[in-house]
Amino acid sequence: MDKAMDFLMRRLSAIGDLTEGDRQSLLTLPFKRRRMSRGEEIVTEGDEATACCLVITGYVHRSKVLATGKRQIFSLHMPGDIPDLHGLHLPRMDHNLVATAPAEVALFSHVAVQRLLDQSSRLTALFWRDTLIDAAAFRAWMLMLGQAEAPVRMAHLFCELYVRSQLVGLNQENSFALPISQIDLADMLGTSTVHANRTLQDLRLQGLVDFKRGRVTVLRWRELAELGMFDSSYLHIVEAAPAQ
Amino acid sequence: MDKAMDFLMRRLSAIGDLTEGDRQSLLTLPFKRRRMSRGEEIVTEGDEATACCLVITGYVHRSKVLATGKRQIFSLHMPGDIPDLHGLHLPRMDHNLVATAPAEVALFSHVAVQRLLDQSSRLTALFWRDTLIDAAAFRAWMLMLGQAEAPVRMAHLFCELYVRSQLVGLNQENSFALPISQIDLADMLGTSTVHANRTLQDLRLQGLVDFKRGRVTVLRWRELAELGMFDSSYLHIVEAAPAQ
DNA sequence: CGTTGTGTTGACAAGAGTCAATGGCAGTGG
DNA sequence: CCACTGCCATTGACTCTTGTCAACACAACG
Repeated sequence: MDKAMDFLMRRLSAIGDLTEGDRQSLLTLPFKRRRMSRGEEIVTEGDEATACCLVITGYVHRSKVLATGKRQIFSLHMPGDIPDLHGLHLPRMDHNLVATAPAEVALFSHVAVQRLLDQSSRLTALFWRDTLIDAAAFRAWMLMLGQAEAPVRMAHLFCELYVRSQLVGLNQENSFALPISQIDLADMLGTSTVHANRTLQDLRLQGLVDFKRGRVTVLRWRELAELGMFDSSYLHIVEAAPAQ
Repeated sequence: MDKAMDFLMRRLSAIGDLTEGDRQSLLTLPFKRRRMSRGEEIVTEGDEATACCLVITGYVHRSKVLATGKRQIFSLHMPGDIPDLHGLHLPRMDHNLVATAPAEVALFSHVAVQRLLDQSSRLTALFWRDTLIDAAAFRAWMLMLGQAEAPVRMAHLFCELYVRSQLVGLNQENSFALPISQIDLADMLGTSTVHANRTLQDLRLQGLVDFKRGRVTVLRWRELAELGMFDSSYLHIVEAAPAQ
């Protein structure tokens, strides 16, 4: 559980000021641990959420499925993220929360969180801010979905994940774990799997980045970021910007 | 100013409980009125926002422009909306806020709003909820951008605007004002203007909806909603669902 | 009454989806 | 240890949606 809280603290202090007092209050929050297998749904569209979920290990994503069966993945969440914090004030889930890879999560009851926030307007502001950054990432991604072609979108996605993963200290050298299938990748990019595969090969061929056996290796950060038109400011990180 | 507040109250009570006390507190908020001409920027990407903006009349949108010059419009805002409430905890703007059509807005200083919210956890929750619904609309739209073809997206967009416009009482019969160009429309849909034009003609030909001279007329709601795979639940409206 | 932005059209090119087949790899069970 | 199974990655061929370019029509406006 210390690991869980460690990631959370790291993320929260990356996006705002976190006092020692705040840390202490957060540590008093009771939670339940839960282990998820790949593809397992944490919350489903239409559910009434009563707890929110902190990712401890693994990956979790949010998605929605169209009547045609087509699925869009909105966001991918890594340790330290609370992907469904919005459930606090939007208890009826309008999308699914799914374990993309085997994952471990901590569940905090809304009641307990709300009690904590009621006592600290600082923490309220910080948590609110977290949900706002979430929305900012959506905007950045909408821009990509609407206006950029597949290779640009893929480059942008890898850049974002690289930066966020580095933020919580999960990068190794110039690579990070991304234990997802190309099918998942395609559903993030909004392309068919075939096209995602070809786009990936294209990026490989250009020597910008590779993605194999659940690991992304960034070979040329600068060019990748340029191709992906990546500007990390939408992540609203307060710390020094990560570089390579 | 009563008109401004009237729209705001109507919207807030549509998405949550608004007590008489809350209404009274909101009415104490000081604000500045500002008249915007079409295309005028209220806030620009990179700006430090110190006030938030309530739409009184007209239309306002949020957008971001890619290095290639391509623009994506994320959302369109009508009277009663506060499109940049997120600025309260995310003061560095990561996108533009622009008057789509001649508009009148009320500007509330963040300081005053924050002071009000500090005194009422009810209002804090409601405003937070408002920003969360904003994000929910982004998700719904990402699903469209990523997974649906142009006619579906267009139908969906018209459905959303119809419902929201009805919510604040701006509909006339089966139509509502949408004083925007097909260029703007295309930039919302993430298509070229040419394609948007053809898609529109397609919907016209099918007799589902028309959009001419700044006005959308819904001819067959049921079929339009079906084509657009529209399900209003992402708007998180508490009132009875609008129908036709 | 021309200027300007917008809507509309046709012809063509390019990006992306679909279908179908193949190959690889890991896990399972005999 | 090996066949079997199932999921995933990869490829080719083909179709379809969408973008681009360019021209023209139209309406609002000074």
